[in-house]
Amino acid sequence: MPELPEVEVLRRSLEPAVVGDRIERVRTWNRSLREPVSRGLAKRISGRRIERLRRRAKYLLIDLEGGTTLIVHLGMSGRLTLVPERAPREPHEHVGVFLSSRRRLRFRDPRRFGLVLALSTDRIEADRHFRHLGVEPLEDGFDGALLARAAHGRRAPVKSFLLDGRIVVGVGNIYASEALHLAGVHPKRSVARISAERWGQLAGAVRTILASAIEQGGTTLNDFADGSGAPGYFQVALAVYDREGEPCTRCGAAVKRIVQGNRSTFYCPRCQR
DNA sequence: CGGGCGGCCTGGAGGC
DNA sequence: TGCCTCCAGGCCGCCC
Repeated sequence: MPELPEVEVLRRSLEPAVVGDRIERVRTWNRSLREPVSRGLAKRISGRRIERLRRRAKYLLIDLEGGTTLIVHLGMSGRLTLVPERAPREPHEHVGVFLSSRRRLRFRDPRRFGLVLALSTDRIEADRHFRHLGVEPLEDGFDGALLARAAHGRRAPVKSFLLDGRIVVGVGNIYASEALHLAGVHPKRSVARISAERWGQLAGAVRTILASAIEQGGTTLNDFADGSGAPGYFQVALAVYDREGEPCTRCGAAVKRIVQGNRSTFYCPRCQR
């Protein structure tokens, strides 16, 4: 699941398949996700044509005609796939969005950390889920200067800083470790002790890692799949993530695993200082 | 206020 | 085989 690249891969795979289709009805089998699925959801989106798919941070935005947007967040274990209308309900399938093309968008999420909601398209940015989100790392405006500015007056370890969605969005636990490795920065280094030049390298590394993960179809460690069910292949390119004790792909030193903020961090003790 | 931590859930992996 | 513990890619809210 799903950091920025996985959500972007999902968006790209679904968009050509569903734009122009119409939502006929919505079936909710289980409302208890991270937040309860609104009882008004079905009424709000039924009958509307799908105009466009966008992504903001790790949220998939399905813009519908009439200024409404259906929003899906995959949490840790969510999947959104396009299946035939009458495909049997799978375990942990909580919401089905039935389309006029006789297919349905199936939202499945065993751990139920995901989210399904509808908002007015023009009020998304002001909504509490989006209001505090930082910059998109693959768009203009994300660079070393921005990171350096955001780090001013802080002392957090750089790994935690990269995971803070108020600064930059979409970078989760896998890609934070990978970007730090590519930039040669130790995950525990305080953001107060990173030079302007290093911030530039780190911003570049974040972009490079995310872009190549998208090209490879995302990372499938356990169960990520795009809208058609196809897995990603970036896991074979992972330099440090989930490779404790294995040789660093650059220098051969054994990859280390530490815990920061209750999450695993992987790094190369020789390449990252 | 920044920063660290626990909690939300279920399933799979690995140890005994 | 079965039972137990630990761990998982996100995010929020509580606490100091």
